[in-house]
Amino acid sequence: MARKKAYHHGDLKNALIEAGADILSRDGVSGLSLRKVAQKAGVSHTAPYAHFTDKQALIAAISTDGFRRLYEAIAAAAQQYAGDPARQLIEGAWAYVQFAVSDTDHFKITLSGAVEKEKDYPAFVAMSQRSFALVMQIVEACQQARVLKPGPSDLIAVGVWSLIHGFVSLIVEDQISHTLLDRYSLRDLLILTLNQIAQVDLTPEMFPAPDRA
Amino acid sequence: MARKKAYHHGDLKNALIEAGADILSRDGVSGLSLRKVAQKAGVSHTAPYAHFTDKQALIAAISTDGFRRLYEAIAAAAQQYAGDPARQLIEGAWAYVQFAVSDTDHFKITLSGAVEKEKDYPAFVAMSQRSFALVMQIVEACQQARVLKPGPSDLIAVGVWSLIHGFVSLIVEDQISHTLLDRYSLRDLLILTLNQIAQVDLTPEMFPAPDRA
DNA sequence: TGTACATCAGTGAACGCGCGTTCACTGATGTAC
DNA sequence: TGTACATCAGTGAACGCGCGTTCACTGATGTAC
Repeated sequence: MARKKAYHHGDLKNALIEAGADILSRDGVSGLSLRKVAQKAGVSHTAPYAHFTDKQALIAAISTDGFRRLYEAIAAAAQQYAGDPARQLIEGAWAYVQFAVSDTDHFKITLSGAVEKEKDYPAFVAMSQRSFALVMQIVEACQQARVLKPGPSDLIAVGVWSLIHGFVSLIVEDQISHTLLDRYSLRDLLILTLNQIAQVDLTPEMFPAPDRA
Repeated sequence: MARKKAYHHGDLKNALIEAGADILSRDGVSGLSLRKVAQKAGVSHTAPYAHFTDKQALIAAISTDGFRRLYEAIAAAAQQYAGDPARQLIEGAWAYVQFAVSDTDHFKITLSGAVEKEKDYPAFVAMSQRSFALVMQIVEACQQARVLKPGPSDLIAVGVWSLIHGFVSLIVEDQISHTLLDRYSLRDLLILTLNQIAQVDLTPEMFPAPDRA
């Protein structure tokens, strides 16, 4: 809406990135092709070359956009629960889960190495670092609140991110035992998993705080 | 060696699975094709159809083999350190890391959903469950030794596996900050990460116990 | 304001390629008598 | 032991397809005077 119409199409570059996300949700990672993305955006299949040097560059842009969405979802959760580090941890992780579950193939292309030479795509690397910095920020708040162990916050952040990323990946790959998924809701299972790395009991957070009369 | 030569080729089915692993290590997941696998095994590109109904079935077999290798590496570690649950945890996790780092694309195809309809490949599902059962076994031993928190062992196992799987995935995708990788060896970083979920200090394990004089 | 020109986003034909899959076949092995 | 037949693993030509990329082009927009 806010974007000014440019030459012919308007902002084709971003339209292609959005079309890429659409294709991913419809046809998956293996169904993502330059030609389909162009068609989805309503241009000829060679038009993307005016904005991306090759397919890899388009994939890198789509992946960077995936990281941006993930970052923004976590940041929104962190902002909403500012001052409550335990809740920031839970809701940030929950945002991660939701992104992966609802945009599975966008999540996969972003975090499963479709970008082959990361170094060539500084915007992608920047988004990745920005996300890790956000995780570290939440982790530091949790450490101060004694929700997480003391220690170098980047090290603790690697543990926290590994736990969440592993959980989400296993969910997405359908590797979590169904007897567990029958027993717990996905959200409760996430909280019970986070609880294993926490220094305090997080399980009360499984239930929304009741209104005080 | 032990396998009896069959009709023409001999055990082509397994030869194709091994050839698949070779192709993965050379050309990666995106470079894996039926035709290359057949060529690598020294047969015409239609020969695989005598053993696999289609490409998906071959990929499922290669993935199942990947799970088998992973299982066996962890099982070997568990057996070597029988009676020392903390060490079983560390060395089992280390075996996981080593498999992923040395056979990256075999690891990826196995655990990053190349098998689209798992249900259609019961051998794959069986290997997956067998691996999870092994993790649970180690987790239970750790719980009895108070190395891990008490609680339902399948739930704790999900946490442990998530932590390890996430760590390994992030390493493989080059998402772990290089300042951390400069500070610690991969093995020490793994142990420091496991340490966050453990109820005892695992860090002494980072250094081989010195001989007592 | 009007004309001439430069820019450059987007077009469409064409390319060569590797792919998965089919099909009629070949030829080595195993089995029946 | 020898012949006739059945089995079936592996062959090779052929198919149609979607792909990434190139290239000469068109035509709308922006700029100079």
